[in-house]
Amino acid sequence: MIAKNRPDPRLGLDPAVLGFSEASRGFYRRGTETVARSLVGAWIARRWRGRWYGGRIVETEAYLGARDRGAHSWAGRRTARVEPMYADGGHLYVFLVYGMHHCANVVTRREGEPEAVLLRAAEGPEGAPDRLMSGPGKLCAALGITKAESGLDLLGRDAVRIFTRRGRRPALGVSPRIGVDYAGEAKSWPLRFFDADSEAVSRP
DNA sequence: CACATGATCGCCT
DNA sequence: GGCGATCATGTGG
Repeated sequence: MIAKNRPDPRLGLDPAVLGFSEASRGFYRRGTETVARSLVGAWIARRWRGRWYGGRIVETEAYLGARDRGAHSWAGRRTARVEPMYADGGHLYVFLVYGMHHCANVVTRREGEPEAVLLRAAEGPEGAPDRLMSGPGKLCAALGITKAESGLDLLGRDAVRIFTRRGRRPALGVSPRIGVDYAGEAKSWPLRFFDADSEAVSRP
């Protein structure tokens, strides 16, 4: 039996090889929409048993805290599950949906400002299946990210990190968010961002 | 291709 | 007690 938090071996690659370097605290403390845009093209990496696994992020969604009916922190909701959203920018918030899939978020802004960016899709290194991470649940499954990783500091010595790279930025597509039909006005807010040229973007 | 459905359970009401 | 920041599979046109 394969451990649930074991990354897919086909995603093994050290991001330094590709010229990526670790994002700073300041990167995450910016406005949530800005961070969501900047994360398209960044590298999400998982350290497991001394090796790196990861992929290039191709789709994100911004969740704007208390004023956003689509966010778990809507109207200031603050429960044990959502608590990591209230941490300083650069922490990880992971939750379980539909009783079986995990979703990973990058917390933005400052401590006490519960906003975050959902990582919806990524493409793996050369040789990995095209659509292995083409959705938030699949991304977590492939990297072995579960609730056990919720609350981790992306800048600490913890096992999940994000790397960025200078240079050409992907052409961005923008749309309303997926799966928030219940969110009233916020349902139509254009807060989903994706690499317009990637095959690994989710298709609902 | 466009729906429709079942799986499965923690979280919030 | 209801339902969700999802996914894979099945049906029918």
